[in-house]
Amino acid sequence: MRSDDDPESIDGEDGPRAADGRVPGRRGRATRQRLLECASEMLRTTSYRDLKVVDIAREAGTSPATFYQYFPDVESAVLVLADEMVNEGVEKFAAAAAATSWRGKAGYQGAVDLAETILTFWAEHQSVLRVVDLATDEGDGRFANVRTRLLNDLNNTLASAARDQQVAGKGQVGLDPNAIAGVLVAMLAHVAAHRRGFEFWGVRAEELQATMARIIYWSVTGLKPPT
Amino acid sequence: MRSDDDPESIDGEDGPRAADGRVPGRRGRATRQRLLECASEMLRTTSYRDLKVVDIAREAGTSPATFYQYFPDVESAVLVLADEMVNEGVEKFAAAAAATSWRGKAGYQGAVDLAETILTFWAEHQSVLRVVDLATDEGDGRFANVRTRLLNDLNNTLASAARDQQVAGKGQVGLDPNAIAGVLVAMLAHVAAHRRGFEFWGVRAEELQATMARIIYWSVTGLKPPT
DNA sequence: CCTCGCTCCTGACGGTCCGTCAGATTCTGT
DNA sequence: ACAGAATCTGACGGACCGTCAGGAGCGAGG
Repeated sequence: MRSDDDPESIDGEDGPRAADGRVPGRRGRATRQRLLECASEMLRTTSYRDLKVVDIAREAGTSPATFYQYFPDVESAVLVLADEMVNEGVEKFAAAAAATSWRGKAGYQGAVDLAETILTFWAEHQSVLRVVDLATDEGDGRFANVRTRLLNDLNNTLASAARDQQVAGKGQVGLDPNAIAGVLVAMLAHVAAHRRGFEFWGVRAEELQATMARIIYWSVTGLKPPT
Repeated sequence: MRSDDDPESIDGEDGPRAADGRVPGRRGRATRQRLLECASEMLRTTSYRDLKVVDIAREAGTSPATFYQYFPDVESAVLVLADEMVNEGVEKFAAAAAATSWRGKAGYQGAVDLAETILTFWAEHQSVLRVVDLATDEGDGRFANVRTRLLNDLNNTLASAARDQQVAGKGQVGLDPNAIAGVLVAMLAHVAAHRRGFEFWGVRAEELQATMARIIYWSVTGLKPPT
């Protein structure tokens, strides 16, 4: 289900390895990290399609060949960035979603906080997340896995909340809790990703947040949010 | 192999022009169309990042130089595909969204139909839509414009429905109708785009559709959907 | 201090794709 | 058949890819 939580082993399976199979030392890891940071930086200003190995290497003050010592291609480097992002996200989402009782004003406030957490996180990692979304849609299992890991806990938390409410006779009767959670998470993710687009319709972030909070609260509890 | 049927004007805006500024004749337009079809076809099986001019040209049985006679780059060709998709989508969405009274069972059924229309449309044009989403996120105004045109009518229809309900004292009091519509559209779009991902949580398309229909109905009317 | 051995980096190369010509080829009208 | 326009393509310089063999940095032990 999950891999080791060793912060050093970023490459998921066998730890960080260079192209020739050896385990990098201090200097090597520093170079690798520098490449990752430059890649992340360039992804913010360059379109994914135009993100070239040469540019990343030049930006990091090294040669293209060095890049290939640590990553088989650009995609893989982005995958590592995505992986780091996930670790951060899982933690934040857990804190935001688990602390909600779903009762009365406090429950509604929890929904508001959750919406805000997601909006903020997406804004911070927008550039990586859009690549994750694209690659996932294109059928890349590695990125799909990243996406799943990021949203799984949040999804489960919302699903069991919805299920609890159903058992108590309060929630959305006749709907699959997993479907409810999935749709809510999708809503949060997509609104967060396209927040800029909403400005075209003159919609502000606060209004988005309030709207989503209401929908979340109602979808989970079946109750009109307290005003 | 070749489709010689003479379609009406292909480019909606300023007419289809070749690289040197002249207006293509029959043969030219046929070639252009063939390139578009091959590009569309390849986008279904190749990742956007690896979609090369050479491959499209070879697939279309012509040379790379010919491609550049009709499109400045791959991106522009995809933009034309996106444009064609929009024309189809606007029509379908208008039909699905405008025919709803939002009253009683028929109103709820309208929400169900809307969800189904979106899910189907996204499934059909998935490969183009994910590029539109990416390019939009990356700040490409041309693609953002495409996205806006696709969703604008749908958005306005939902927004005015929400506003009408508010005026009648029924809807979501205190929320911006545009925000409601935008969030609902975002939900539809993202769930449609990631329908496959939901299978991970064992959620079926029908359940998604029902869940979204309920959320739409409640968000617009403020009423619990009739069972 | 030198040298050995390991780690890390890079110049250089064959290959693919880009984007652009000038010129060859195919159509169209007469 | 022939001129002239429309359309296509071979070929080229340049950019980027991905991979070597070998050079440069660095620590330990003599």
